[in-house]
Amino acid sequence: MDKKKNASRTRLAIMESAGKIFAEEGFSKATVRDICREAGANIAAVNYHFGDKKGLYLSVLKHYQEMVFQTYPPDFGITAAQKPEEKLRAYIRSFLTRMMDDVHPPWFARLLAREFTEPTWAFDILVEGSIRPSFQLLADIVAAILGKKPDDRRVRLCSMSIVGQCLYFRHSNPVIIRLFPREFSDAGQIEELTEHITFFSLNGMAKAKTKNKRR
Amino acid sequence: MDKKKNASRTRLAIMESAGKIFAEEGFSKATVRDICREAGANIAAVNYHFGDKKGLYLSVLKHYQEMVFQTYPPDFGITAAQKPEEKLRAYIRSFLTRMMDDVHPPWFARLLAREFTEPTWAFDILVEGSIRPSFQLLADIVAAILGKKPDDRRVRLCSMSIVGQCLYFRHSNPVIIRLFPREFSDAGQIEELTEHITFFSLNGMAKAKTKNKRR
DNA sequence: AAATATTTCAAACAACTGTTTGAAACACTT
DNA sequence: AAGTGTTTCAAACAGTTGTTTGAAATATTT
Repeated sequence: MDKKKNASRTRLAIMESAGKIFAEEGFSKATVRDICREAGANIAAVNYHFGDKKGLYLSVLKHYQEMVFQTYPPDFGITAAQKPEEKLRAYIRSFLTRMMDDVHPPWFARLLAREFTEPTWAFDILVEGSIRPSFQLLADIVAAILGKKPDDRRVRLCSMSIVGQCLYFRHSNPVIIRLFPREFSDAGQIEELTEHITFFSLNGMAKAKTKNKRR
Repeated sequence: MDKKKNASRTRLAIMESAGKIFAEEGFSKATVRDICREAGANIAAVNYHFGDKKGLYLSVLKHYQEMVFQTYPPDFGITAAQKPEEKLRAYIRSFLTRMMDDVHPPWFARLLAREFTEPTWAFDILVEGSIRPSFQLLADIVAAILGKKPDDRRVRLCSMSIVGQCLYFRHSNPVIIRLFPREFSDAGQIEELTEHITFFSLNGMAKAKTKNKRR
């Protein structure tokens, strides 16, 4: 019944092409015919190996999420010996790298971004498997910087501000390349972005330890 | 030939339901049958009044963009007499309001968010009509705060950091409600978000006037 | 009121979708 | 080599999609 352990050649080929096409087109626009053609497999192969289209999507999601999680764990490049400020810089660099660089597989970040704004029924898997652990780690770092607990509201707001900055360059890429056709085209500027976001955010949190009373 | 000026009853009804359904489902998943049913019109009405599905989408986009632009211009709530810091606060509040509150039409922000991450062929219209003017205004405010020119690279980076924070709460709403089921559910906290992002960003730019030399 | 133009409608069309089918090809064990 | 289970394949199926059609209904002009 359960074919999870079966790793036939066509099964793997389908998962590869499926991941790529799902990321490019989205779940509904991607067709099993395109996927099978690119995999060099018959049209019926998807239903035979994965039950149906949803089963294929789910298998792809779980498999490559695990793969990415192993090669790029949330605490990638972060050591216990670092000061919180350095941890934050490492976190941001890792975050940006995972999103924009040629991480394996190169299309996983795009598929994740797609689920971010337009979640399918499989979104919870990504939240629990990838997003929550990553966000939790950031919350811990921010909490250490602010001298508060990880579940403090201000910690969460600041964490969101940091994540929001990082995501902007991936999610809003279509906007950026139109607003500034040349300036932010290449992805080879992760270091500059890392420095900017780290600097911006550390300053942003600097005086936030005290209550923000205004008016 | 050109039916732009024709404002028959069914034509308007179709544009209304189309905008709503396009925003909910996206261009490709939205069906003309659903649109026409909700508009109380025949299936052939779309092709008769707008040529084809693309023509309908284009008409909806242009029409409601103009409407939103008139009721909520980019400089909404901003006066020349304000200090740059107050302008930034007004800009952020206006931005958040436009995205999360019940602006008319209430689905326009969602349609815009959809084009943001998954642009269709009509995206350039939104960039030039809505996004670029809005971003330009922000760049002017940030430039005034930093004491640089609007096309300075740091000004652009900081502007992106600000926009990124604002967009996070709209684009990543599916994530937020899963990570913190109760805490950030309601949209009735625009004031708190405005204060947080303004405070965070003003601090983030505070010392950025001087060159960011590190290491 | 007649004539003309515009709009609506039910029905059908052609293309595409995910899925199923049953036989053929293959792999492996006995 | 025969037998068994697994995998591939071309073909077809049932459903949905955007679009077209030609006649009927309505509105406008003469």
